[in-house]
Amino acid sequence: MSKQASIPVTDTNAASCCPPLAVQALSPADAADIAPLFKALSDPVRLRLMSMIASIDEACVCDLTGAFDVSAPTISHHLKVLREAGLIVGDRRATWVYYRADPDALRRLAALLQVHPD
Amino acid sequence: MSKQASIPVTDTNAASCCPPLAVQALSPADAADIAPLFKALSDPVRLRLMSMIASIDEACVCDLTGAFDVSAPTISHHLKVLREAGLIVGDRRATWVYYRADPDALRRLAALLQVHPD
DNA sequence: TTGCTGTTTCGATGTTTGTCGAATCAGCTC
DNA sequence: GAGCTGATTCGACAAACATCGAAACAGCAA
Repeated sequence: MSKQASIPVTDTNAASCCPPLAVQALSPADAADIAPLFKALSDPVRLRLMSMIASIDEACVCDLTGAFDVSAPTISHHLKVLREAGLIVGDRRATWVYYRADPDALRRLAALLQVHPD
Repeated sequence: MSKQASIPVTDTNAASCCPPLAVQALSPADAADIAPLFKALSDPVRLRLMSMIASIDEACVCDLTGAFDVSAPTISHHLKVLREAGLIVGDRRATWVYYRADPDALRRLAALLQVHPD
């Protein structure tokens, strides 16, 4: 707890890492770290879940489930994928679970895809 | 005023469509259109291919193949996925094929993920 | 034409993934 | 406690996917 001033180092964490794709090629390791984030957004149900959560402060699973044609376990599975990718965080309050987007995770991905306006 | 003066141009096209995720939730149809773009970037090999192509004007397949531990047919397959997603375009010149990134496709994706700086 | 090289397509294969119903867990209210 | 509702985990299964080697294609050069 004393040494705080020094380097943030490791940063094994995904996608805070790199200059935009269009600026510098990714290392194999960075690509392996970041790909799961895109994979999390690569399913239509998950992508829409992500947008529903990100576009409001907080989304109750109870509201999300009804918006899709898939079962509640499936929604729960997709939320878990988004959660494990670090794109959303969940919070149980009483009977209900609320999800919230991590704006920084989205921002990092957006930055990665940025292209100078040319 | 539902009728715009002129045609809003079908825009069946992917991802030129929507406000950022964090602004408005995607429709099921839009999510289905856009998810394939993220899926194209969801494999580590493809993501790195994309970055190698986007970070230089033009990339020769002959140079790309050697940078990975997978076979030439596999690289070709991944390039096809990126191409069919509209992220890159290929151009055969003599014996060699060169790929080039579509900056607009990247920009649209980046815009979709954008979050206002808090 | 016959070769040679770079690239793509074809088939096959083992793995991953999206989905479900059933079971389980979490937390409320009788 | 018992019972109820919301959410997750478990186990199973079909579909999709990444990968390979072999074959085919494209285009040059003897």
